[in-house]
Amino acid sequence: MESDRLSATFSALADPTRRAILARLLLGECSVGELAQPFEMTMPAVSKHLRVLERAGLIAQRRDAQWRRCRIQPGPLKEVSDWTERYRQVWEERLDRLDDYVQQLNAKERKTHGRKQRSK
Amino acid sequence: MESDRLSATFSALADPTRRAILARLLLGECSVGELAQPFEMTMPAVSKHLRVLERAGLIAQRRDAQWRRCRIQPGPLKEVSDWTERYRQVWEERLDRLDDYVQQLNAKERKTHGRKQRSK
DNA sequence: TGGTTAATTAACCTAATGGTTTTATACAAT
DNA sequence: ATTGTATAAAACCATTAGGTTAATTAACCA
Repeated sequence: MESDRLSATFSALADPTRRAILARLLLGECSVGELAQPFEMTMPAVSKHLRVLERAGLIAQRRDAQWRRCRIQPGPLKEVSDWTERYRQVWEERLDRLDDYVQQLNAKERKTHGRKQRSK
Repeated sequence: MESDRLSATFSALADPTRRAILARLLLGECSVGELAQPFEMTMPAVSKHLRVLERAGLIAQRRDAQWRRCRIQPGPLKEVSDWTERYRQVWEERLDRLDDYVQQLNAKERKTHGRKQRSK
């Protein structure tokens, strides 16, 4: 099992069913039965998915009469966002470099026009 | 195996070794041996982690003489960022509601001062 | 008190993950 | 040509993940 929280979070998010559950919970609190309804799997399977989300801190449950209402929890989502932010430079920088590369190509084209190009 | 790309990405990120590798690659391109050096595991294990990152599109490898240089790739990181953004409201809204709650408590405190409080 | 509804837990199965050791490949250096 | 170095692939193993069915718990209803 995942030792650290961020691993548990990413692991929980690495399943389309669980991401769909989170998307549903974005619309508001919801019972387990309502959450299960769109899926072609048994209740225990959904229940297990909820346990995974809960253990990662992505959702919380409360009892309401015979139902368990689930709601989304902010903490781990924020942590994912923060982690990802540290890589923002990767995709922004990359686009810059693509610009540079295009400009280099253009410059080279002007200088070496008609000369043999270094292959690959 | 993960059907969709986002699942493959989250799954690849759900391991501290692989996240450490990405963090290292943030500093620049790097050979497999250099990547492996900080870890207490065999080269084939690291090689497998690289395969997981590569299949998710998070890194790319190129041959350079006897080495394989790895570099980080922007696409999937951007996708994670975009996915996460749709949940930003969750943690911002939540903080707002915490504000509301605190204000409610204060209001109540003024009104019911000296009365019996609901336990817990 | 007994039955129904909502959900979880237990027990089980199969496939995937993360590691190992051993074998193979590709290039460099001599 | 041979040896060394960098890395991957194959075969294997233990654990985890995601599903199932069957049994259990908890609350409401009558």
